[in-house]
Amino acid sequence: MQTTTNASQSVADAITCMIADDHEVVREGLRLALSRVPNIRVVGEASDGESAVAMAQRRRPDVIVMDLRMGGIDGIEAARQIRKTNPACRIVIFTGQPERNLLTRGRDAGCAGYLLKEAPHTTIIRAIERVSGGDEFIDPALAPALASSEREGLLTNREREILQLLANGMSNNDVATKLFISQETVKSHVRHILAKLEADTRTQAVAIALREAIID
Amino acid sequence: MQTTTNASQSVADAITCMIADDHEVVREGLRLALSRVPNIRVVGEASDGESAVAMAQRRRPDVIVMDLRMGGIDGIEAARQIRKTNPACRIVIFTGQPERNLLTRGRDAGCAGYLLKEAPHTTIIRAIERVSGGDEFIDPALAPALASSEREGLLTNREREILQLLANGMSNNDVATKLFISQETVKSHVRHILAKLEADTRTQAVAIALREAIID
DNA sequence: TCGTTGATCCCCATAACGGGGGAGCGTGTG
DNA sequence: CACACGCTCCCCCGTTATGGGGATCAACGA
Repeated sequence: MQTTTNASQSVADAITCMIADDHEVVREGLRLALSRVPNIRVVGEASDGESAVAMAQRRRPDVIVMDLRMGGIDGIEAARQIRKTNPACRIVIFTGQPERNLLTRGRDAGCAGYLLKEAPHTTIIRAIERVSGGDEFIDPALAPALASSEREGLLTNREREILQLLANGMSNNDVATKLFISQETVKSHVRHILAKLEADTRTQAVAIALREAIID
Repeated sequence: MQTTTNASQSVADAITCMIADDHEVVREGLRLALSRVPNIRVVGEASDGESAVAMAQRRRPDVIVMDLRMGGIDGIEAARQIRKTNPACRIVIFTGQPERNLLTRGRDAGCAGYLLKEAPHTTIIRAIERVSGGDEFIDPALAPALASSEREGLLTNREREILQLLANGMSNNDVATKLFISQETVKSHVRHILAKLEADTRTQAVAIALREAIID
């Protein structure tokens, strides 16, 4: 399965790997799985975004396996910060459920791999080896979610912003006041939103956007 | 930390424990954690609801640590089926994020404990020991979510039904036609929904209901 | 039995929404 | 430079939603 050596001890040119996940059992399971692979060496574990960033800068691992949901700054933001100071570091998103929103944000943050937590160990190990070699690795089960995320660019920023306000119970007039624009402008935006989301009412548009994680 | 023995081998009166989770790394991490506790013995692992039910009936563990989200039938339904044929079996819900809906359904299914995956090992072990002794155990971080789930009975069935239709883009008139009632009745229901959810608009009501999983 | 609650229906008013058209203005891209 | 696109604003119109005030009736439980 691995490409080098037969040793049981750490290898000089091993892939250094960091784990960032707020679930202790996940970290432990992952470390155990990786410890069986001779050419992968786990050099650190973090349980939240801040410490992941700090640790990554000190230990400069080749690869980080990173959960998206963590306390403090989330995995995406942590990835962004890490790649800003250390572009050579390859980050593998390790997520429980495929969520369009987070995945595309992960891609934008410069992540190299996408794994589901239900992935078998062999897949996880392969992903680490592949991204450390410069490739991307996308969990087969995750590919469709990434593909169908064209929804991301469907609405403009302004439209998303307005839709978010509608979801918070604001009327056209409320939105207009808040954004310092005319009510007519808001109505215009809303018409576009309805057309793009193929919704009959603003209420349905909000429901669609919430379900597809276009807004929160 | 544990109450009995100093042995490194399994103990005769050990708590038998089963793990049901679709994430291999979680199962592995959990098994590793529990293997360090002398009076807990892991007697099986399942990766989906069906096999969890089948395995529970064959091996009759004292305690099952069960993820809510699994392929096939989910953890709740698995718990229900297991407790139907084996009421002595104590089930600990083991979930990533606290979700009102699933937690209350878990309680209804007769589960005895509620853990977050980010719980430290000591908490997990304590939970297993406590529920095997007949107590309930609720992760402190989870208690507020369970308490605030009064939202469950807040809306009547009819109100929930109507709110669901609103989320699908129907107008008052559409709803009235579909449900064979007067539009005035729908308006009356909507007024009540807005009041109960403390929403200013139907759109906000739908957003709230979606976020709190009152509707889908 | 009486009170409560859910579901149904009705009246009124004002406010908000949905849909159609057009148009100007800045930005950025080919 | 021309063109597309996002954002802004305006007009028109009819429909729908919101927020009060009522009311009736059946079912359920104290």
